[in-house]
Amino acid sequence: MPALPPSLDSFDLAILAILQRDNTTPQRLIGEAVNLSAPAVQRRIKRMEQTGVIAGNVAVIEPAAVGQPITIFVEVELESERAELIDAAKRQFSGTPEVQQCYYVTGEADFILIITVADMGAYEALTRKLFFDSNNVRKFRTFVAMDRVKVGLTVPLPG
Amino acid sequence: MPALPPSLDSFDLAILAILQRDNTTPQRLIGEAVNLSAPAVQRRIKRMEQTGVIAGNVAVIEPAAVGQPITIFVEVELESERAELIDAAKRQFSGTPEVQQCYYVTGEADFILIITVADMGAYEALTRKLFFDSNNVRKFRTFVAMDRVKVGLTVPLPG
DNA sequence: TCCCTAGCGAAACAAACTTGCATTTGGGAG
DNA sequence: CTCCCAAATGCAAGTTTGTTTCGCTAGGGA
Repeated sequence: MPALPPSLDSFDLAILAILQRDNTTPQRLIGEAVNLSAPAVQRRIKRMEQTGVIAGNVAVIEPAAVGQPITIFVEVELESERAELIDAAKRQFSGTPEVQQCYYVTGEADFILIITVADMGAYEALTRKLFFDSNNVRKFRTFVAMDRVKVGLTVPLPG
Repeated sequence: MPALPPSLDSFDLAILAILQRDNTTPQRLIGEAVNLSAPAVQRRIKRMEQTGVIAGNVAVIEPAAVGQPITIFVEVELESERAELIDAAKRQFSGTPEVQQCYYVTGEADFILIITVADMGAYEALTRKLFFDSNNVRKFRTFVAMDRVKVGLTVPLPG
């Protein structure tokens, strides 16, 4: 639960820039980089975590190293866009582990999915489960990633 | 530089499952969860970082909290697919901070981009810079995200 | 059988995080 | 203009966590 409109100053932004690159950086080093004491840095981080500016702290795993070398994009178009069916789709996609990311979009498609699988057989099985067994998917277009050129959740920061 | 073929056992996978959800979890707690001592956990984490299984440790920032509330997908189709021009495109996309993710794909498009911007004006300016000023973009299709249903870099783990 | 490597746990150690407290700073209200 | 309050800081403990050391225990070859 984000608390309130958090207003970030240049210290906060500088701290975020460091943390979204490497959140194991000691507060002491962050402090030196932004000209603040370690406790001050720590209090700001804590506040940003509580207000939801920092949504999480995670290790990034190389998919290929854990047997999921294939990344696939799917544009999904639904038959019906009734709110109830949209929500059902959101829930199903969210609950599927292979669906790494899911966005509800405007334009010629309704959803865009980023999927991680071990091989094309696994993808084929997944399409059956997600799209053919659903009675609400009109069509879907598949793009297989040949190169994950740039991957991350890094956000451009002002300043 | 990934060292060598790292073979992960069930301990490693259990540790990864925890870290990709919250990498601030103390090693002591991880140890309790997987039935290992804290030093053993720490050695395994270190090894996976050195071999590239763990690609990074990052804080996830809420884009809306830092003035980048709009997420946009772009399918980019190039005029020419000469290797040299592909590489040039990869470099330009990678070097653009607003391009959060960039994938080189098969199918009806050559690239898929995920872009983060403050408003549609910023997106319009970015399209000019990335697509119109480039002489190698045949066309591009834009999808604006209305809902970031599921966002992350979480990978499904075997076991 | 012997040795050798890899991995473990317990404990000692070092580093980082966290908290309490006094101080400073920047605004309003009187 | 002065006073007072709220917010944020730095410093210095105190606590937790991370890291290293060490001796031990398998598990494989030679």
